[in-house]
Amino acid sequence: MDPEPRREQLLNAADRVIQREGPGASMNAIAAEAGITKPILYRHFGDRNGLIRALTERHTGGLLAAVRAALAEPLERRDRVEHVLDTYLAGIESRPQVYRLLTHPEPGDPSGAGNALAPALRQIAGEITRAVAGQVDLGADRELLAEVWGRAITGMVLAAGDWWLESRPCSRTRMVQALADLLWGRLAAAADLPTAALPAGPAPTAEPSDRPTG
Amino acid sequence: MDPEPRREQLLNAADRVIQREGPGASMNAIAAEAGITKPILYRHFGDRNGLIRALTERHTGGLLAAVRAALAEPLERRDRVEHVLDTYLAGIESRPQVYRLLTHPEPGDPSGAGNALAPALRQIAGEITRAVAGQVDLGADRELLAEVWGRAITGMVLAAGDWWLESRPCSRTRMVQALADLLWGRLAAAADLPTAALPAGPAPTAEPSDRPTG
DNA sequence: ACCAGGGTGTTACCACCGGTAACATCGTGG
DNA sequence: CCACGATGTTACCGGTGGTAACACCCTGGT
Repeated sequence: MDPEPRREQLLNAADRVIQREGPGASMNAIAAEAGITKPILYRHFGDRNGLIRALTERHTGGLLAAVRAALAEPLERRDRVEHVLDTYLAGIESRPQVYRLLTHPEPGDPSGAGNALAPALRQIAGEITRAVAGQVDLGADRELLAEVWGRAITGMVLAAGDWWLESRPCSRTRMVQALADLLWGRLAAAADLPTAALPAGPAPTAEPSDRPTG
Repeated sequence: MDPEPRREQLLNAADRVIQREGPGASMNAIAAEAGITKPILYRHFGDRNGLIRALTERHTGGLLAAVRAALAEPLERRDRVEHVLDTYLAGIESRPQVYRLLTHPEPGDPSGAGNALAPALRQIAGEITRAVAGQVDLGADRELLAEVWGRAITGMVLAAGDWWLESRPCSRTRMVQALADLLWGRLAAAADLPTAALPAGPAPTAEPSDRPTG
């Protein structure tokens, strides 16, 4: 039946040790966790990139499928967008460790696992592009806009979701609303602040000197 | 006068060899390019991360300053947003090699240079957050929205700009318009496509089966 | 009964990398 | 004249990804 049960077992071991030691875990460590030695790993996965790739595909597969399904849901547009956003955030929220090690290569990392999820991101961007181009009337620029927006929305959700997962500033629902609001032009529609006279202070590095203006 | 002219010279050498061999260039190679040997590099930069960091700061400094200045420009909101977008895209367009090696760690990379520009991104996100919170009236959710949007817009422009730089699908001006349109809610405002009856085909991997529905 | 073959496992090794210690050299200034 | 700091070197260490060569066991065909 199962053509490669050992492979799954090895991936499980790799998963464990990487979650414990970070993405920079050595092949030796992974092999040891699996109770074996290096050459077997290389027989199964070719090289380190192959292992990381297999691991990443296993982890991103579910999320990708979920997002794809959410994109096809027959809802009103705003509801569908919120549904997709919520699906993505719920996906990364359910396995924060996995997500973190996939996105943040960690200092002292010998081989970048960060770009390992680049294919998954490209796929999500492609899904969004296809959905937009197939469902929204954008005039002559249809194809270009859909492609740009596919990448843009993917990157936007990636960055915002990343920050949200790390600092947890609000509930998932509020986060979904904030992102959907941005996409819905709330930044453009909002009024100017009355106290717009302040001359944009220098603010050298990252010290947030936010005073509530009295 | 110049307290460290040699350091600049070493950075130039590192720049050259990294542009030639990719971000995975070894310290030996960099030292050789500079006509010296490893220990001197370590005396100047501490360790490899220090070198990469110095290099990254040198490269991102100008772009960061330009974006900051663009954000403070006294323009109408849409114009200001377009100005910031154009500034960023012009920045990465002017040095595509540098940008590429900073963002794409390249396969076979021993040390991730990709996250080296993470600080710069955080700074840009902070600038946007501060600008939004200080200039736009967003009601009670002001602070949260500004923070979310700062990250979201940064990630959006990063991803879209990255793709634009690689595939050059259109002029910079059109790209700016496409992104500003997205931020201005054009996705939300556009009408549904009349042929919305097709049941969202599976499209397994990345094969774009875009038929013009002729 | 025998042996061919494939999966699983091992030890021992290589080239190379980041990083460090110890030593040599040169120019300058008290 | 010598102390000193910057600049430079060779030689080395531990560890990493990756490979070669060899050993074991279990199945199955003849």
